[in-house]
Amino acid sequence: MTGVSAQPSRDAARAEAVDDLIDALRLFTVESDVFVDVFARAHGLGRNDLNAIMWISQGTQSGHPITPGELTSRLGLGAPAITGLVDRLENAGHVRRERDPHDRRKVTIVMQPSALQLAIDFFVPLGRLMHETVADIDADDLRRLTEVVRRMTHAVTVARDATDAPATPSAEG
Amino acid sequence: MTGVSAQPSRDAARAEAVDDLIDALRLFTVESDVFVDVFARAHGLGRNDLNAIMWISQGTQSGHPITPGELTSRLGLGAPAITGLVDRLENAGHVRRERDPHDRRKVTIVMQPSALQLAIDFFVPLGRLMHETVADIDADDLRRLTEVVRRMTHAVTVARDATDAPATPSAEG
DNA sequence: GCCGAATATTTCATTCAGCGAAGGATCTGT
DNA sequence: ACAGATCCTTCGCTGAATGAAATATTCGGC
Repeated sequence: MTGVSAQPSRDAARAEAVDDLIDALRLFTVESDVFVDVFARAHGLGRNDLNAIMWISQGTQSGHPITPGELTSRLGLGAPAITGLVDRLENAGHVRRERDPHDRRKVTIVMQPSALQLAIDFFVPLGRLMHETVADIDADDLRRLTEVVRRMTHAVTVARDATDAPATPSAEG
Repeated sequence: MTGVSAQPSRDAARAEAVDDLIDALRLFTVESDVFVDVFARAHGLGRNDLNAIMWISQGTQSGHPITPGELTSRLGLGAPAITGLVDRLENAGHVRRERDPHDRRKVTIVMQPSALQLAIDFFVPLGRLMHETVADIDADDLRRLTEVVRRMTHAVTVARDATDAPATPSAEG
């Protein structure tokens, strides 16, 4: 299937390099997950609450405020969980609900300053550490890595969709 | 720390490259987190249960079986949560408790075949997708990128420890 | 060899996030 | 205006994680 079978050791070496990269990314994900949890807990929030703030922040700053329904698919939770989540954030003063004037069924979630501050507190120290960590890496290498990570992210979403709906080849609609 | 201040645009470009990389890694983490949750739920487990299986798998295969106490720090949960977690996995037949003969206070957690199968089901399809995704990337590039990801992981753990224990200046030697 | 401190895991009662089912409000098509 | 679909919320419940206390085992002093 490889097309060229005259270089087995080279293929094997590349496969091992890919496996190492996958393992490194997996470890990064696990450690990041723990970090998010620790940070969220230190600020009286849950893991999903903090991730929700990230999405809400991105939505607000891009001029396209997010709705509970979108959060539902972003976080992979059920609708009632999102209601409770937004209740918690609103109760803590981090966000505010607003009715969409065009579609009064929909609710837009707008960030409050404290949520922005929370996002800053989360990102800035970690970002500084990361910048220092790769200070000696060539910029082109960094760009190549970014591209690879984006592709890997795409692979994850594909695998997730395949797991989420494994037995719906063409119907379901 | 830059030493050279005569190339501001080059520094700015590199900083932007780093920021892009950080953003890509963040998105990768978020999507991976959702994927883990979806996969775990599809197999009747929770997020932490699956992550625990990963650590237990690694411990068992490295000939150094993990203990509940180690899982406590690996997953960032409390000790009682680990007891319940191992209870669930043991009840589902995925792991088995064994007392450490040298230190009979300790309990070692050993994998059962079903847990190995679960880990395989999780990794193999995703791994195949990822291998295909980076099929056109040079092996040397991949190795350099892996090193960067490992450093980033280290940065995350440092940031986590700083958040976890922000007021212990002289302790941990 | 025995007693008390320290370590590792478990049990107990409680809290809280998330799910499924049902409900209320609003938009769309006719 | 009415029926159906869509979006969000409320209600009752399951289950995972927590802090405090209990149990079992090892280590140090005498």
